[in-house]
Formats: sequence, C-alpha cells, structure tokens
Amino acid sequence: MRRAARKRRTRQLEQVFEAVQGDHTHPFAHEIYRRVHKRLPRISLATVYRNLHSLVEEGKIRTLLLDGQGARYDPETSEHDHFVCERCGRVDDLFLWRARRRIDLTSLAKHGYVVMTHNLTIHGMCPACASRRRLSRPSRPAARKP
Amino acid sequence: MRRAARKRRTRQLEQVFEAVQGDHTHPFAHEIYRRVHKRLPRISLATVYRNLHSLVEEGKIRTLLLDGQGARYDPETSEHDHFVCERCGRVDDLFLWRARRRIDLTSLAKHGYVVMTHNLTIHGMCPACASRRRLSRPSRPAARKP
DNA sequence: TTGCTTGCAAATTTTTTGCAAAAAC
DNA sequence: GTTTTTGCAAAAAATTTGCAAGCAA
Repeated sequence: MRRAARKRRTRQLEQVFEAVQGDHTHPFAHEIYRRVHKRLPRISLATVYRNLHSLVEEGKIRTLLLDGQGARYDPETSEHDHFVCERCGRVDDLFLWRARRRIDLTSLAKHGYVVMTHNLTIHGMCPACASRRRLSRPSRPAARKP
Repeated sequence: MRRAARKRRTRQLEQVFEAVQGDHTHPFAHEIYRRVHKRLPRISLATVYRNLHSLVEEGKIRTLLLDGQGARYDPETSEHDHFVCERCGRVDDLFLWRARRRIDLTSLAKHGYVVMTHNLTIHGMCPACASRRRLSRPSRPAARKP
C-alpha cells in the first residue's frame, strides 16, 4: 500500500494549507514554498510537496494541471472552471456562468462510463491583456490617415 | 524571437508525425520515441521532442496535459473532449455528445475576456474498469443470505 | 515511548539546450 | 553551398525518495 492517512497536525502542514488558502492566483509549489518559508525558514521544498499532496488527498485543496511549468494548487474546492490567459499566464476562477454550462453526462453513463468529476478550462486573453494588446501591439502598421 | 518556421521535410519529422497519427491512445513522448525508434534506430529522444513541438506549432497534432507523468500527444485536432480513467489511466476521445455540451462563452466576452479555445476533461472510470471493479473489489463483505 | 513527519541531499523523471556533424534544399 | 536539423551528452526544471533525527500524540 502507499501511505497511511495523515494523522498529525504539524506547523508545516498548517502553514502550507494557510498559504494555499490565502492565494487565489493558483500558485505553483515553489510559490507556496516561498510564502511558507518566510514563517518557517527551515522548511524544505520536499516537505511542501509532501504536505501539498496530503492536502490534495484529503480534498482540502486541488491540483491544477495546465500548460507550462508544473502543477498549480487551488484552494477552491467547489465546482468551478478556469480561464487561462495565454499572454500573462494568470488563471482566473470562473463561477459566474455555471448556468450557462450545461453538460449532460448521462450519455456517458449509458456507455458504461462512471463519471467522477469534470473539468473545463478556457484559454484566451484576460481583460487586462486583451486591452493592453490592442494598445501596444498593432499587428500591422497603423493606417495613415490621408 | 524564437525560431524560424519549419521548412525541411526530414525522415525524423515524418516518422514522428506518423507515429502520433497512428496512435489514438494519447501517447507520451517516450512512447512515440519507442515507436519511431523501431524505424529509425539512431533517432534521439531530443529530436522526438523537437519534432513534436514543431507539429504542435503547425497545428498538426495537439498536446494534452493531464495528471501524471508528463505531456501526452493527440493526433485528433478537431474539437473534442476527453475522458480520463482514474483507474487504468486510459484516455478516450469524446465526440459523440457534442450536442449535449452547450457552453455559452458570450458572457465571458462581455467581461472583456477573449476566448481562444476551451477544453473539457471528464474524470472517472472507463467501462472496462467500472465492470472489473464491480466484480473484483466488493467495497464491503458480501451480505450473507440468512 | 511510538512511529509519523521533517530536513537534507541525492535520485528520478521529463524536457531542453549547446554544438559539431549530417542532411535538406 | 548554405541553412536547418540531428545526435549526443550534458543541463535544467520539477518532483520524489532514503534516512537519521525531530516532534506530535
């Protein structure tokens, strides 16, 4: 078997949990480490990883796998989706439009699939990047007025 | 800037492309390498990665980022979703029920987001695993008939 | 005391890069 | 002939693991 359920409440675990909870930018493990390290200067990155795993296993936080540099962590455990900005890399939670996302999973069940969770990610540009782009990156030379 | 557009048709590129096209199991880079290596024994893994990137950039194949060991590659470039079996790890393409997945992205646009793509992944158990589990893993002792 | 958890360093895994030689055009 | 692509080996980046010592229960 893999590992026993976590039993002990340690300062490291607590701090890792708080760090993730206090950060809705979907941080990477290394960012969690930086935050926790300020309070527990002797903590190691390995411990941060171990505690992140424990918290995910317990269902207290979630893992997010998107493009790029590795796993991100999400304190939001309720059902929601994500928007990934391809320009600046930020990830926003999307709750708002739950009503507009009607996904009928019953057809899968009819084919023998057992659905546990699902996961919708939108890629594009966040409002900030979209407007910045419009201003700063003309895709062709501005038309000269005659 | 990053790199010039690919221009040359090499045996390595061709074989990598064919290997991905011939494999709808969403293989990892290493599996592509194993396949191509049979035909081009001198090819290196680095070349496989480079060619996979080129093909993704050209839009001829897609990258899939799910749990686990790294990126997977997908020869299917039309709009579709994925089912990931949490037990055996297989990934199935889902086309069937496109009509049942109505995602209204207009509300995002109203908030200034620019949508490029979106991406739906369902997690659960595939039919094979679901039935195997029912047979081989009773979650509690079978009720004894009185 | 017991045995889960930590810190450290080393190991793994996955992917990328530098560079000279080979191949494509 | 020129420029891109390859193979190799080494580097990087991200994550995991072994183990003795530390700490919670």
